[in-house]
Amino acid sequence: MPELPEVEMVRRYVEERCVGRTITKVKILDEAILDRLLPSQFVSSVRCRAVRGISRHGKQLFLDLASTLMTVHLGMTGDLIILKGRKKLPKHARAVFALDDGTRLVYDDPRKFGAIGITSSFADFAEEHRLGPDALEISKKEFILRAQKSHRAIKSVLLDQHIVAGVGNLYADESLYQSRINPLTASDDLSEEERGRIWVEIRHVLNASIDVSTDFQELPGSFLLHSRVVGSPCHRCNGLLQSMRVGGRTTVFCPICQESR
DNA sequence: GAGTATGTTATATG
DNA sequence: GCATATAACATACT
Repeated sequence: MPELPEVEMVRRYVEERCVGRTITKVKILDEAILDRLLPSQFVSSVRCRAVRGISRHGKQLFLDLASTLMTVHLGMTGDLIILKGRKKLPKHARAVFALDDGTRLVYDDPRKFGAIGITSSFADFAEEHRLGPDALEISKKEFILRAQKSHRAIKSVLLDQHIVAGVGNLYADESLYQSRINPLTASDDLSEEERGRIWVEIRHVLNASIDVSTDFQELPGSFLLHSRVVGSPCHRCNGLLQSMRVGGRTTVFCPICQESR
């Protein structure tokens, strides 16, 4: 499911349906998704609490339960869905929160890479996980500065949540494609102009995806995400899209307009 | 069966 | 200790 735009869609979905509701019952179906705490500890800190709001930082969600924050990370395959009435749970439901309007908020996650937990404040959580600034909040100046501090491939830098939070594999590729920069370029070898261009494209790409509710088919053909298929023609030149491994992740790019150096 | 998957982090290495 | 690279986690799908 989730990079920043997908997580933002989930945030809006939950905000619309759960804010103002009270959690009446909690059922943990698989305690492996709890972030270093026992089901009993978790349940006692969220049960009977009203949901005051939901915020997002990078790919991380925070449900404001007044005296505590419930943290939700969707991992690779996590999702939050609201069930009305007696509908049956999805196959990989890991936690169920009954709400006072009769609906149920369900955390579903086949691969169980996600995590649910509690924290006292966003600052504590960000500190503990050393999260960088949110990709849509970070200033151009700050991004340029942070990206200059690493000698790693720029692709790996974009994926590093400690540097900037929210960009994942697909949007990193898209941002570099739009910037016409080779993913292997050492981050500190990029000019200030190039790093600035990447900052612009990250915002452009994330916002464009949110604008189409992360339906890639709705993105213009000039987006890699519209048809991210190796061997298909680059929208800008005669090149054919290629893939390679960067930092252990599959990376799709155009070898012509994202020439290496 | 092999390979791959929108993520994070513990562990290894230099 | 630091920066970086890689393995591991669990499941589904091609």
